Amino acid sequence: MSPRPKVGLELIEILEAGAEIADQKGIQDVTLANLAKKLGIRPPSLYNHFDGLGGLRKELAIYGIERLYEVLAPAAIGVSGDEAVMMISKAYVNFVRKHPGIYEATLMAPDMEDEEVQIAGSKIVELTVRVLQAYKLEGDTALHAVRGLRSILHGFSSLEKSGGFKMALDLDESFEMIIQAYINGIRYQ
Amino acid sequence: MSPRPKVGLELIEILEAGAEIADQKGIQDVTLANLAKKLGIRPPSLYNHFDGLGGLRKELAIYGIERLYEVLAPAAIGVSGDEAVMMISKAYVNFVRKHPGIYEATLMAPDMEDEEVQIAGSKIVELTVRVLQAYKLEGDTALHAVRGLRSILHGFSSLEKSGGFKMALDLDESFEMIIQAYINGIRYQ
DNA sequence: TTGTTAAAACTAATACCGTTAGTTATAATT
DNA sequence: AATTATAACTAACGGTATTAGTTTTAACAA
Repeated sequence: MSPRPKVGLELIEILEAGAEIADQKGIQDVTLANLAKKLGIRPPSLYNHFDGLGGLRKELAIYGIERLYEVLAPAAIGVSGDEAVMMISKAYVNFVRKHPGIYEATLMAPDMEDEEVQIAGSKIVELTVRVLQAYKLEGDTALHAVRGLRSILHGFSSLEKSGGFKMALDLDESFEMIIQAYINGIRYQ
Repeated sequence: MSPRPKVGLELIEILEAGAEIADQKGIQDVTLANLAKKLGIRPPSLYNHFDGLGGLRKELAIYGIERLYEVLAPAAIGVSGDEAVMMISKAYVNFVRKHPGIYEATLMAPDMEDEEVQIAGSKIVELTVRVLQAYKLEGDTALHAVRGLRSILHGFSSLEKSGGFKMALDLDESFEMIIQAYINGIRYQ
């Protein structure tokens, strides 16, 4: 009633292999064929672990969101206010710089409304809400502010990743200035 | 020395057909097979107009950036300062809401460093620079500020499009508050 | 008017992908 | 030692982009 396979792959190993392909060669190279080759099995065998390519994308999205959360959470420890916002913001862009493929996978779930995906994402939202509580925003303002920070972080990261910022201008300087401007704007909302 | 084909498709017609597929069924349905079917020709015939799927993506990206610029440019006419920033910002998100597929195509060029793609995008950057000149930002600050506004616009739009904002909270209210906060933050930079 | 030429269509074939169906081997439990 | 559930496998199908080679079309030149 509790069997064992020839190879006995665990889902986490598969996701780590997929994440490695994504970071090294880009998310478009995360195919069932490439993944199976890396794992030393045949493509159809992967269907024992998830429901096809769509299923893989969903699992990989959750995996990526959790990895991102693990980086963000410690960044906000022991600091508060502007400093806390700046710390998690820098942690966010550094994660995308280090793991562009995993971050891309984060946004490639077939259905972002999926409950498991939402649950993983809500942890990041809640973390951001806590960090922004220092500004004592009233009512829905705090939630709007969270959306704003997420927009900046995601927008900056993905534009940087895809080469959207062409000009010879220091990216870290841009980022710090942008975050600081947004913080200042929120405080006097 | 100047021939004519049976059908005589022009590149612009092909791109419009591709844009229609992208907006109606999603960018993943913009395949050479679907595009050829819609145009009433065979897939290999498309190679007479662009260099394969990669070439189509590049052309479609430029097409999309130009359509976006055409919407942004008039939005900033006759207004200045905060109002101008708010106008082009709203024009941006409304474009993405109306043409999600075309906007997605904007970011799917195989090489964002490509000169033609860069030229198309630089027009939007220059437009934004002009709008932000009202704030008399000194030195590189203006360029950093442009990056910030682009980050917000792109981040908000793509998160909204992909269902990243789950909570039952008015999206337009969020957007206006975010832009206003950023503007305020920039002014007192 | 006729012949040439270049563009843009076509057919045929290949390789790769995801997917399904059905089968086999493994290893823990009974 | 027999059972059983898991996870591997092979084989086959349909869809995809792509290449090679061919044919049709229509403008230009003679």
